[in-house]
Amino acid sequence: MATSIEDVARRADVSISTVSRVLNRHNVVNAQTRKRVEEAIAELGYRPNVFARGLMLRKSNVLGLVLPDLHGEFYSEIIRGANLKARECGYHLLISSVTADDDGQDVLATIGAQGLVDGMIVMVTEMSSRIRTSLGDAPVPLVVLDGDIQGATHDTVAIDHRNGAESLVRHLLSLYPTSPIVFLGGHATNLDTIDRLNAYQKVLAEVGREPSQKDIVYLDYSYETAFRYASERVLEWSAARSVVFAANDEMAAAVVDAALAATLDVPADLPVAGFDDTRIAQLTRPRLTTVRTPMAQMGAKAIELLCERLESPDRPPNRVTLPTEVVVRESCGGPPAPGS
Amino acid sequence: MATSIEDVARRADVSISTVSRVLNRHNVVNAQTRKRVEEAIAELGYRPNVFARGLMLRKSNVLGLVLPDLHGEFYSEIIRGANLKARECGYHLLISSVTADDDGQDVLATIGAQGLVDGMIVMVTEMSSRIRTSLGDAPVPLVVLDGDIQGATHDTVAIDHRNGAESLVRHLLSLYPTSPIVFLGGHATNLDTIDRLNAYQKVLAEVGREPSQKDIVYLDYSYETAFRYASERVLEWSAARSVVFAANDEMAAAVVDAALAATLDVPADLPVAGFDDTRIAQLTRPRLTTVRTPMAQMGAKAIELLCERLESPDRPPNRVTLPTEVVVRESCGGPPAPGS
DNA sequence: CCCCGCTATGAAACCGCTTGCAATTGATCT
DNA sequence: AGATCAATTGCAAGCGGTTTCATAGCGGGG
Repeated sequence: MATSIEDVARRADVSISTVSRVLNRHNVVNAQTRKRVEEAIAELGYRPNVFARGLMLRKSNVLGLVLPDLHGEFYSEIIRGANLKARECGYHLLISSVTADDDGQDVLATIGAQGLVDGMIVMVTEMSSRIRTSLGDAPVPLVVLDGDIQGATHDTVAIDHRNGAESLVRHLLSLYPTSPIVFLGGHATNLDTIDRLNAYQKVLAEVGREPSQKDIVYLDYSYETAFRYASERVLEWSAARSVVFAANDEMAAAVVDAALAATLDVPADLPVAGFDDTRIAQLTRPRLTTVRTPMAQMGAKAIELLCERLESPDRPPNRVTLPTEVVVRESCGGPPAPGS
Repeated sequence: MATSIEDVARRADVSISTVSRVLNRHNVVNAQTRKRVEEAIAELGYRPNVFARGLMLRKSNVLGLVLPDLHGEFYSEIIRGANLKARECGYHLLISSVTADDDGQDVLATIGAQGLVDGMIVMVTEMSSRIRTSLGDAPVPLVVLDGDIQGATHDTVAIDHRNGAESLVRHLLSLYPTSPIVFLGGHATNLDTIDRLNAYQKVLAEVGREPSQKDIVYLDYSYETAFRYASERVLEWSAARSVVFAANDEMAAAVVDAALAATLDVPADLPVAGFDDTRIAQLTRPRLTTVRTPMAQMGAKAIELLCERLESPDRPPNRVTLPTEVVVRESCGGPPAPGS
């Protein structure tokens, strides 16, 4: 059995109340007494029991981070950014992914583990997700990450995909004004995909073009699926002088590989653009023109908002939008890569 | 204030003892009563308070995962594997990285958060790490991941780097029997680097060769550092008909890029091999010959051991070693890539 | 008819800590 | 000198559960 506050009290010859006061920086404790207590604590290597403390204080110093998946660099960077900031704020991070089957169910269970976390960050990427509905009655402060939930009563960290996507499409149009642009998305219900698709359609509309249905393809964000699909299309795309705009870097890399496998040149025969600017974008040859998403910053900012809310629970819901930025490399032609 | 067991008791018109019994599946509760209680629970959306429960049961259902870093796919995959298995076993995952400065200090703090976690997985990759010493008196069951701590009293998940590295070096020697082999490691104190270096030296010794000191280089596992370093050496290496064995894929990719930038051909002018078989290995051109490390499996296995120990605390310490495997692709020449 | 044993339930102790309130003490004020 | 006050410290009441032990009800055997 670990040492308890009582052991410390006995050793320092005071009551447990006094020990508790020393612990909680109530500076109402006499200097000498405090010293005795602190010595006792040190000698015993005492550490207060989290549960007992949490029971009174209703605080665990743990924040929950719920992601739709843990696969790939995208989420990994979010975690990294979140972890760093959480540490900075004195919190630990409980991480969980919500798979398709447990879905909302489980978020509530995680949350519902009453008091386990002081607050949560939930990343919502599926429109249909049951989470979205169950979010309303979360028993703890919530920050929604990258999920555009209207009428939200909670804090939100949004990413300006829209803007990034629009800029990218404009960039593509400026280089290839008449080319068809093939859009490769994730699932049709994926919010990011929807955003990017909207941006794509909007920009085309601006120049009076209407994308043909067959140029809008929903895949699943994975390299493998994209590679299989692209392998069957690259020749056709190339023949039509198309440009490919993939909704993430993995799929873009797959298209590049498929093109190369078909002995096409990228970008000469088939320009390709990605999204996110993960490490992948710099490792493929040619390197990917893409849109930089501030992944680590997303995690950090979400934690920051959460911590702020924990400190002042009554302030109005906050919404921050992080900027994105087009990164031009070689996979699309255009200006020779600027150092990057 | 959330609903408590007392609310449920009142609503079901029973005592809290009975509610508690229903909750804990003591099947000593009368069927009718149980039904009433369950209805009350459902109607109130009651969930037992984690702290109160933990206080009595001394159990949080949270496991800690402490990694040296959260950067890159390597750790990301470990987390993914661990998370999946943890869920399967009914646990949540608390993730933390130990940075150089807080080091052991903090592991104890995390652990020391008395009772916050029921057990921990600690990945130790630095010889000098203070963690290693503070590990002995962990107050909770511990699984050491990939750290070869001798005389260990805890469970261990080891990776057979040694074997993988030896096979890889033999493979290189079979292709380039007389070439100098340049070893690019992480920090000199990094345990994995040490293992791989030992394997490298052992195999060379077997064929009666002694690596020259200048062919053993310690960097820091990062792409950037490796790229800078390699950029200055590739011509020299190529001239000496050297082969590069990098201790991870990132550095191998950097060497490939540096070589390409110097208009060398890989593998013709400079064969390069990596380690880990992260996604990177498949995305570079040429793709990397490397050693597959079962990253997700490492995380999963560690959780598995931990859960088993939590169930039977007295069983003798267990040690499992996960196998690695050489993956031959194009960055080193050799047999034409087999499908992969 | 009484006692026994079994089942179902409630009362209360306890887990370790925080905190409001009362008590003690020595000093200051009138 | 008596009262007031500030500074310390201890007492004890929870926080919300689990669990031991006692109690109540009830059918059956002697």
